[in-house]
Amino acid sequence: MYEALFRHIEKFITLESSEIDTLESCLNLSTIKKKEHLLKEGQVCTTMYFVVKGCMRQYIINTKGCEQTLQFAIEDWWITDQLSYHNHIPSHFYIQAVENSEIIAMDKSVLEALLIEIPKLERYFRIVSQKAFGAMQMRIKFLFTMSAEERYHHFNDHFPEFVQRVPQYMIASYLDFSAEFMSKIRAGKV
Amino acid sequence: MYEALFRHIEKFITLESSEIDTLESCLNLSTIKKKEHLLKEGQVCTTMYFVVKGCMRQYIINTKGCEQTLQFAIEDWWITDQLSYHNHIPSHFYIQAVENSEIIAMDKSVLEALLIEIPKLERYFRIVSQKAFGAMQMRIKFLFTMSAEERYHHFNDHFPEFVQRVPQYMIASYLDFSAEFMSKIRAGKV
DNA sequence: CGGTCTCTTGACGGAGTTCAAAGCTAGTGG
DNA sequence: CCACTAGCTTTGAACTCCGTCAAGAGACCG
Repeated sequence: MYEALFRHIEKFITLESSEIDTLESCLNLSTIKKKEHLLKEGQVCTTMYFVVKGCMRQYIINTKGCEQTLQFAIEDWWITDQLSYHNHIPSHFYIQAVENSEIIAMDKSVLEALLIEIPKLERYFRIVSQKAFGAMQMRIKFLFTMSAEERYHHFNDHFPEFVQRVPQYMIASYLDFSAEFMSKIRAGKV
Repeated sequence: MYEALFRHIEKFITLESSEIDTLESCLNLSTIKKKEHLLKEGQVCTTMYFVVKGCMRQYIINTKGCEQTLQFAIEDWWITDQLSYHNHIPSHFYIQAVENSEIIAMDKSVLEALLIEIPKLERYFRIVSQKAFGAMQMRIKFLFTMSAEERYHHFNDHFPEFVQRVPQYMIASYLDFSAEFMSKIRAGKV
Protein backbone atom coordinates (compact mmCIF):
# COMPACT_ATOMS: atom_id res chain seq x y z
CA MET A 1 0.00 0.00 0.00
CA TYR A 2 1.39 3.31 -1.08
CA GLU A 3 -1.34 4.87 1.04
CA ALA A 4 0.98 4.95 4.01
CA LEU A 5 3.44 7.17 2.19
CA PHE A 6 0.75 9.42 0.72
CA ARG A 7 -0.77 9.91 4.14
CA HIS A 8 2.62 10.76 5.56
CA ILE A 9 3.39 13.24 2.81
CA GLU A 10 0.04 14.92 3.22
CA LYS A 11 0.80 15.67 6.83
CA PHE A 12 3.21 18.28 5.49
CA ILE A 13 2.11 19.30 2.00
CA THR A 14 -0.96 18.97 -0.20
CA LEU A 15 -0.69 17.11 -3.47
CA GLU A 16 -2.89 17.46 -6.55
CA SER A 17 -4.32 14.17 -7.73
CA SER A 18 -2.18 14.41 -10.86
CA GLU A 19 0.86 14.71 -8.65
CA ILE A 20 -0.20 11.67 -6.70
CA ASP A 21 -0.39 9.78 -9.99
CA THR A 22 3.07 10.93 -11.00
CA LEU A 23 4.42 9.97 -7.62
CA GLU A 24 2.70 6.62 -7.66
CA SER A 25 4.20 5.73 -11.01
CA CYS A 26 7.65 6.13 -9.46
CA LEU A 27 7.02 4.00 -6.43
CA ASN A 28 7.92 0.49 -5.91
CA LEU A 29 6.80 -1.55 -2.96
CA SER A 30 8.92 -4.46 -1.90
CA THR A 31 8.73 -7.15 0.67
CA ILE A 32 11.83 -7.86 2.61
CA LYS A 33 12.49 -10.73 4.94
CA LYS A 34 13.82 -10.51 8.47
CA LYS A 35 17.66 -10.31 8.45
CA GLU A 36 17.80 -9.35 4.78
CA HIS A 37 20.07 -6.40 3.95
CA LEU A 38 19.29 -3.24 2.01
CA LEU A 39 22.80 -1.90 2.36
CA LYS A 40 26.16 -3.27 3.40
CA GLU A 41 29.32 -1.55 4.53
CA GLY A 42 31.44 -0.50 1.57
CA GLN A 43 28.53 -0.15 -0.86
CA VAL A 44 27.48 3.27 -2.11
CA CYS A 45 23.98 3.95 -0.85
CA THR A 46 21.86 5.23 -3.73
CA THR A 47 18.42 4.65 -2.30
CA MET A 48 16.12 6.08 0.32
CA TYR A 49 13.83 3.60 2.03
CA PHE A 50 10.42 4.33 3.50
CA VAL A 51 9.10 1.76 5.94
CA VAL A 52 5.46 0.91 5.23
CA LYS A 53 5.30 -1.99 7.66
CA GLY A 54 7.86 -3.64 9.85
CA CYS A 55 11.18 -2.44 11.16
CA MET A 56 14.62 -1.73 9.78
CA ARG A 57 17.85 -0.90 11.54
CA GLN A 58 21.12 0.73 10.67
CA TYR A 59 24.13 -0.90 12.33
CA ILE A 60 27.88 -1.22 12.21
CA ILE A 61 30.35 -3.91 13.13
CA ASN A 62 32.53 -2.48 15.86
CA THR A 63 36.21 -3.10 16.53
CA LYS A 64 35.38 -6.16 18.61
CA GLY A 65 33.42 -7.68 15.74
CA CYS A 66 30.01 -7.05 17.34
CA GLU A 67 27.00 -5.53 15.66
CA GLN A 68 26.03 -2.19 17.09
CA THR A 69 22.67 -0.69 16.19
CA LEU A 70 22.81 3.04 15.53
CA GLN A 71 19.26 3.64 14.37
CA PHE A 72 15.88 2.04 14.00
CA ALA A 73 13.19 2.87 11.47
CA ILE A 74 9.61 1.69 11.92
CA GLU A 75 6.38 2.55 10.10
CA ASP A 76 6.44 6.01 8.46
CA TRP A 77 10.16 6.57 8.86
CA TRP A 78 12.75 6.98 6.14
CA ILE A 79 16.09 5.30 6.44
CA THR A 80 19.26 5.68 4.42
CA ASP A 81 22.94 6.55 4.79
CA GLN A 82 22.70 10.25 4.06
CA LEU A 83 26.44 10.77 3.78
CA SER A 84 26.95 7.94 1.31
CA TYR A 85 23.83 8.95 -0.59
CA HIS A 86 24.79 12.61 -0.99
CA ASN A 87 28.52 12.27 -1.51
CA HIS A 88 28.46 9.03 -3.45
CA ILE A 89 31.01 7.42 -1.18
CA PRO A 90 31.14 3.93 0.32
CA SER A 91 28.91 3.52 3.34
CA HIS A 92 30.10 2.81 6.87
CA PHE A 93 26.80 1.14 7.69
CA TYR A 94 24.59 -1.86 7.24
CA ILE A 95 20.84 -1.49 6.82
CA GLN A 96 18.88 -4.62 7.64
CA ALA A 97 15.31 -5.77 8.26
CA VAL A 98 14.61 -6.54 11.91
CA GLU A 99 11.23 -8.05 11.01
CA ASN A 100 9.59 -9.15 7.78
CA SER A 101 8.82 -5.76 6.33
CA GLU A 102 7.30 -3.81 3.47
CA ILE A 103 9.24 -0.88 2.19
CA ILE A 104 9.15 1.66 -0.58
CA ALA A 105 12.56 2.09 -2.16
CA MET A 106 13.29 5.35 -3.95
CA ASP A 107 16.35 5.31 -6.07
CA LYS A 108 18.37 8.50 -6.20
CA SER A 109 17.92 8.97 -9.95
CA VAL A 110 14.17 8.47 -9.65
CA LEU A 111 13.91 10.70 -6.62
CA GLU A 112 15.96 13.49 -8.17
CA ALA A 113 13.72 13.49 -11.25
CA LEU A 114 10.65 13.44 -9.06
CA LEU A 115 11.85 16.41 -7.04
CA ILE A 116 12.19 18.36 -10.26
CA GLU A 117 8.76 17.34 -11.48
CA ILE A 118 7.06 17.95 -8.13
CA PRO A 119 9.10 20.66 -6.39
CA LYS A 120 6.64 20.62 -3.51
CA LEU A 121 8.26 17.37 -2.45
CA GLU A 122 11.39 19.34 -1.60
CA ARG A 123 9.36 20.88 1.18
CA TYR A 124 8.25 17.48 2.42
CA PHE A 125 11.76 16.12 2.58
CA ARG A 126 13.07 19.35 4.06
CA ILE A 127 10.63 19.18 6.94
CA VAL A 128 11.07 15.45 7.48
CA SER A 129 14.83 15.71 7.65
CA GLN A 130 14.81 18.75 9.88
CA LYS A 131 12.57 16.87 12.29
CA ALA A 132 14.79 13.82 12.11
CA PHE A 133 17.73 16.07 12.88
CA GLY A 134 15.85 17.46 15.87
CA ALA A 135 15.26 13.93 17.12
CA MET A 136 18.98 13.25 16.79
CA GLN A 137 19.79 16.35 18.84
CA MET A 138 17.61 14.97 21.61
CA ARG A 139 19.18 11.56 21.26
CA ILE A 140 22.65 13.01 21.79
CA LYS A 141 21.35 14.86 24.82
CA PHE A 142 20.03 11.64 26.33
CA LEU A 143 23.22 9.75 25.57
CA PHE A 144 25.25 12.50 27.22
CA THR A 145 23.21 13.13 30.32
CA MET A 146 21.67 9.84 31.36
CA SER A 147 23.24 6.75 32.89
CA ALA A 148 22.73 3.42 31.16
CA GLU A 149 19.95 2.57 33.56
CA GLU A 150 18.18 5.88 33.01
CA ARG A 151 18.45 5.48 29.25
CA TYR A 152 16.87 2.05 29.49
CA HIS A 153 13.94 3.20 31.60
CA HIS A 154 13.43 6.29 29.51
CA PHE A 155 13.33 4.25 26.31
CA ASN A 156 11.11 1.66 27.90
CA ASP A 157 8.65 4.29 29.10
CA HIS A 158 8.48 6.01 25.72
CA PHE A 159 8.40 2.98 23.44
CA PRO A 160 7.05 0.05 25.45
CA GLU A 161 5.54 -1.70 22.42
CA PHE A 162 8.80 -1.32 20.54
CA VAL A 163 10.77 -3.03 23.29
CA GLN A 164 8.53 -6.06 22.77
CA ARG A 165 9.15 -6.18 19.03
CA VAL A 166 12.91 -6.00 18.94
CA PRO A 167 15.58 -8.31 20.43
CA GLN A 168 17.08 -6.90 23.59
CA TYR A 169 20.64 -6.97 22.40
CA MET A 170 19.73 -4.57 19.59
CA ILE A 171 18.11 -2.16 22.00
CA ALA A 172 21.07 -2.46 24.35
CA SER A 173 23.52 -1.50 21.62
CA TYR A 174 21.20 1.29 20.41
CA LEU A 175 21.28 2.70 23.94
CA ASP A 176 25.04 2.18 24.04
CA PHE A 177 25.53 -0.48 26.66
CA SER A 178 26.10 -4.23 26.61
CA ALA A 179 23.38 -6.87 26.38
CA GLU A 180 24.63 -8.33 29.65
CA PHE A 181 24.24 -5.05 31.44
CA MET A 182 20.73 -4.63 30.06
CA SER A 183 19.87 -7.99 31.46
CA LYS A 184 21.06 -6.89 34.88
CA ILE A 185 19.07 -3.67 34.71
CA ARG A 186 15.94 -5.63 33.87
CA ALA A 187 16.54 -8.01 36.75
CA GLY A 188 16.98 -5.04 39.08
CA LYS A 189 20.49 -6.21 39.92
CA VAL A 190 22.23 -2.91 39.40
CA MET B 1 28.41 40.38 4.59
CA TYR B 2 25.51 38.43 3.24
CA GLU B 3 27.92 37.18 0.58
CA ALA B 4 28.83 34.24 2.79
CA LEU B 5 25.24 33.01 2.83
CA PHE B 6 24.69 33.64 -0.88
CA ARG B 7 27.83 31.70 -1.73
CA HIS B 8 26.71 28.85 0.48
CA ILE B 9 23.25 28.74 -1.05
CA GLU B 10 24.67 28.76 -4.54
CA LYS B 11 26.62 25.62 -3.83
CA PHE B 12 23.26 23.85 -3.99
CA ILE B 13 20.85 25.92 -6.08
CA THR B 14 21.03 28.83 -8.54
CA LEU B 15 19.23 32.03 -7.70
CA GLU B 16 18.00 34.73 -10.10
CA SER B 17 19.24 38.17 -9.21
CA SER B 18 15.68 39.18 -8.34
CA GLU B 19 15.55 36.32 -5.90
CA ILE B 20 18.80 37.42 -4.37
CA ASP B 21 17.26 40.85 -3.86
CA THR B 22 14.18 39.36 -2.23
CA LEU B 23 16.33 37.22 -0.02
CA GLU B 24 18.62 40.09 0.90
CA SER B 25 15.69 42.22 1.98
CA CYS B 26 14.81 39.56 4.55
CA LEU B 27 18.26 39.19 6.01
CA ASN B 28 19.59 40.72 9.05
CA LEU B 29 23.21 40.57 10.07
CA SER B 30 24.03 40.84 13.71
CA THR B 31 27.13 40.98 15.78
CA ILE B 32 27.19 38.90 18.87
CA LYS B 33 29.72 38.96 21.65
CA LYS B 34 31.50 35.96 23.10
CA LYS B 35 29.37 34.30 25.82
CA GLU B 36 26.18 36.01 24.64
CA HIS B 37 23.14 33.76 24.24
CA LEU B 38 20.84 33.33 21.26
CA LEU B 39 18.67 30.79 23.04
CA LYS B 40 18.19 29.64 26.60
CA GLU B 41 16.61 26.53 28.01
CA GLY B 42 12.87 26.92 28.36
CA GLN B 43 12.48 29.45 25.54
CA VAL B 44 10.74 28.52 22.33
CA CYS B 45 13.28 28.67 19.53
CA THR B 46 11.78 30.61 16.63
CA THR B 47 14.92 31.44 14.72
CA MET B 48 17.50 29.75 12.57
CA TYR B 49 21.02 31.15 12.76
CA PHE B 50 23.63 31.11 10.04
CA VAL B 51 27.20 31.69 11.18
CA VAL B 52 28.97 34.18 8.93
CA LYS B 53 32.03 34.53 11.12
CA GLY B 54 32.94 33.09 14.48
CA CYS B 55 31.62 30.13 16.38
CA MET B 56 28.46 29.19 18.21
CA ARG B 57 27.70 26.21 20.36
CA GLN B 58 24.62 24.39 21.58
CA TYR B 59 24.90 23.13 25.15
CA ILE B 60 22.91 21.88 28.10
CA ILE B 61 23.37 22.00 31.84
CA ASN B 62 23.62 18.42 33.01
CA THR B 63 22.37 16.90 36.25
CA LYS B 64 25.61 17.83 38.00
CA GLY B 65 25.18 21.45 37.01
CA CYS B 66 27.92 21.38 34.38
CA GLU B 67 27.71 22.74 30.87
CA GLN B 68 27.90 20.06 28.23
CA THR B 69 28.45 21.07 24.62
CA LEU B 70 26.35 19.06 22.17
CA GLN B 71 27.16 20.87 18.95
CA PHE B 72 29.38 23.52 17.45
CA ALA B 73 28.62 25.72 14.46
CA ILE B 74 31.35 27.62 12.67
CA GLU B 75 31.40 29.58 9.41
CA ASP B 76 28.74 28.42 6.90
CA TRP B 77 26.80 26.29 9.34
CA TRP B 78 23.25 26.76 10.52
CA ILE B 79 22.35 26.28 14.13
CA THR B 80 19.00 26.06 15.87
CA ASP B 81 16.94 23.77 18.07
CA GLN B 82 15.00 21.96 15.36
CA LEU B 83 12.57 20.31 17.73
CA SER B 84 11.64 23.50 19.51
CA TYR B 85 11.50 25.37 16.20
CA HIS B 86 9.19 22.90 14.47
CA ASN B 87 6.94 21.93 17.36
CA HIS B 88 6.87 25.30 19.08
CA ILE B 89 7.83 23.82 22.40
CA PRO B 90 10.30 25.02 25.02
CA SER B 91 13.89 24.22 24.20
CA HIS B 92 16.14 21.90 26.17
CA PHE B 93 19.21 23.75 24.96
CA TYR B 94 21.29 26.88 25.19
CA ILE B 95 22.85 28.43 22.12
CA GLN B 96 25.78 30.69 22.86
CA ALA B 97 28.63 32.46 21.09
CA VAL B 98 32.02 30.87 21.71
CA GLU B 99 33.78 33.80 20.04
CA ASN B 100 32.74 37.26 18.98
CA SER B 101 30.69 36.37 15.93
CA GLU B 102 28.62 37.61 13.05
CA ILE B 103 25.42 35.78 12.34
CA ILE B 104 22.39 35.99 10.12
CA ALA B 105 19.21 35.36 12.08
CA MET B 106 16.18 34.14 10.16
CA ASP B 107 12.98 34.31 12.09
CA LYS B 108 10.49 31.52 11.48
CA SER B 109 7.78 33.86 10.18
CA VAL B 110 10.21 35.51 7.79
CA LEU B 111 11.68 32.23 6.68
CA GLU B 112 8.29 30.62 6.10
CA ALA B 113 7.23 33.54 3.91
CA LEU B 114 10.51 33.40 2.07
CA LEU B 115 10.14 29.69 1.38
CA ILE B 116 6.77 30.41 -0.22
CA GLU B 117 8.14 33.26 -2.29
CA ILE B 118 11.28 31.38 -3.35
CA PRO B 119 10.36 27.68 -3.31
CA LYS B 120 13.83 26.82 -4.59
CA LEU B 121 15.06 27.54 -1.09
CA GLU B 122 13.20 24.45 0.10
CA ARG B 123 15.71 22.49 -1.89
CA TYR B 124 18.63 24.32 -0.31
CA PHE B 125 17.41 23.65 3.21
CA ARG B 126 16.48 20.09 2.33
CA ILE B 127 19.98 19.30 1.15
CA VAL B 128 21.66 21.15 4.00
CA SER B 129 19.67 19.35 6.64
CA GLN B 130 20.09 15.96 5.04
CA LYS B 131 23.83 16.52 5.04
CA ALA B 132 23.74 17.67 8.63
CA PHE B 133 21.82 14.53 9.48
CA GLY B 134 24.46 12.46 7.71
CA ALA B 135 27.15 14.15 9.80
CA MET B 136 25.18 13.26 12.93
CA GLN B 137 24.99 9.63 11.88
CA MET B 138 28.77 9.59 11.68
CA ARG B 139 29.06 11.37 14.99
CA ILE B 140 26.97 8.67 16.68
CA LYS B 141 29.16 6.05 15.06
CA PHE B 142 32.30 7.66 16.48
CA LEU B 143 30.77 8.06 19.92
CA PHE B 144 29.77 4.40 19.91
CA THR B 145 32.91 2.81 18.56
CA MET B 146 35.85 4.86 19.77
CA SER B 147 37.36 5.18 23.23
CA ALA B 148 37.74 8.65 24.70
CA GLU B 149 41.35 8.75 23.64
CA GLU B 150 40.54 7.69 20.09
CA ARG B 151 37.81 10.31 19.85
CA TYR B 152 40.25 12.98 20.95
CA HIS B 153 42.90 12.04 18.43
CA HIS B 154 40.37 11.64 15.65
CA PHE B 155 38.93 15.07 16.34
CA ASN B 156 42.35 16.60 16.68
CA ASP B 157 43.48 15.13 13.36
CA HIS B 158 40.39 16.30 11.51
CA PHE B 159 39.97 19.77 13.01
CA PRO B 160 43.38 20.88 14.30
CA GLU B 161 42.67 24.58 13.75
CA PHE B 162 39.37 24.26 15.57
CA VAL B 163 41.04 22.76 18.64
CA GLN B 164 43.10 25.96 18.84
CA ARG B 165 40.06 28.22 18.72
CA VAL B 166 37.90 26.64 21.37
CA PRO B 167 38.51 26.08 25.11
CA GLN B 168 39.47 22.50 25.85
CA TYR B 169 36.70 21.86 28.32
CA MET B 170 34.14 22.55 25.59
CA ILE B 171 35.78 20.08 23.26
CA ALA B 172 36.05 17.55 26.06
CA SER B 173 32.32 17.71 26.75
CA TYR B 174 31.54 17.65 23.01
CA LEU B 175 33.52 14.42 22.78
CA ASP B 176 31.78 13.17 25.93
CA PHE B 177 34.55 12.96 28.48
CA SER B 178 35.73 15.15 31.32
CA ALA B 179 38.11 18.10 30.99
CA GLU B 180 40.44 16.37 33.45
CA PHE B 181 40.60 13.26 31.33
CA MET B 182 41.33 15.32 28.24
CA SER B 183 44.20 16.92 30.04
CA LYS B 184 45.61 13.48 30.80
CA ILE B 185 45.25 12.36 27.21
CA ARG B 186 47.12 15.44 26.04
CA ALA B 187 49.88 14.84 28.55
CA GLY B 188 50.17 11.25 27.35
CA LYS B 189 49.38 10.00 30.85
CA VAL B 190 46.68 7.54 29.88
C1' DC C 1 48.51 43.73 38.54
C1' DG C 2 44.38 41.20 40.70
C1' DG C 3 40.75 38.23 39.77
C1' DT C 4 38.46 35.06 37.06
C1' DC C 5 38.73 31.53 33.71
C1' DT C 6 41.11 27.58 32.15
C1' DC C 7 44.22 23.69 32.42
C1' DT C 8 46.84 20.14 35.03
C1' DT C 9 47.82 16.37 38.45
C1' DG C 10 47.07 12.56 41.49
C1' DA C 11 44.32 9.49 44.47
C1' DC C 12 40.28 7.01 44.71
C1' DG C 13 35.94 5.02 43.37
C1' DG C 14 32.31 3.26 40.56
C1' DA C 15 29.54 2.43 36.38
C1' DG C 16 29.65 -0.52 32.95
C1' DT C 17 32.56 -4.18 30.13
C1' DT C 18 34.34 -8.62 29.18
C1' DC C 19 34.41 -13.47 29.39
C1' DA C 20 32.56 -17.82 29.99
C1' DA C 21 29.00 -20.87 30.95
C1' DA C 22 24.40 -22.15 31.52
C1' DG C 23 19.43 -21.56 30.83
C1' DC C 24 15.75 -20.20 27.79
C1' DT C 25 12.81 -19.71 23.60
C1' DA C 26 11.17 -19.94 19.19
C1' DG C 27 11.34 -21.55 14.80
C1' DT C 28 12.12 -25.52 11.67
C1' DG C 29 11.86 -29.81 9.81
C1' DG C 30 10.88 -34.60 10.45
C1' DC D 1 3.32 -32.44 17.51
C1' DC D 2 7.56 -33.26 19.19
C1' DA D 3 12.68 -32.76 19.05
C1' DC D 4 16.51 -30.13 17.84
C1' DT D 5 19.10 -26.38 17.10
C1' DA D 6 20.42 -21.74 16.77
C1' DG D 7 19.79 -17.57 18.60
C1' DC D 8 18.78 -14.90 22.59
C1' DT D 9 19.02 -13.86 27.58
C1' DT D 10 20.81 -14.42 32.17
C1' DT D 11 24.46 -14.73 35.88
C1' DG D 12 28.58 -13.87 38.36
C1' DA D 13 33.48 -12.66 38.90
C1' DA D 14 37.28 -10.01 37.52
C1' DC D 15 38.70 -6.01 35.49
C1' DT D 16 39.16 -1.18 33.38
C1' DC D 17 38.22 3.03 31.65
C1' DC D 18 37.04 7.15 32.96
C1' DG D 19 34.64 10.32 36.40
C1' DT D 20 34.93 12.88 40.65
C1' DC D 21 37.13 15.64 43.95
C1' DA D 22 40.39 18.76 45.49
C1' DA D 23 44.17 21.62 45.05
C1' DG D 24 47.42 24.11 42.59
C1' DA D 25 49.43 26.40 38.45
C1' DG D 26 48.93 29.18 34.45
C1' DA D 27 46.86 32.46 31.44
C1' DC D 28 44.23 36.08 30.02
C1' DC D 29 41.65 40.38 30.40
C1' DG D 30 40.03 44.58 32.36
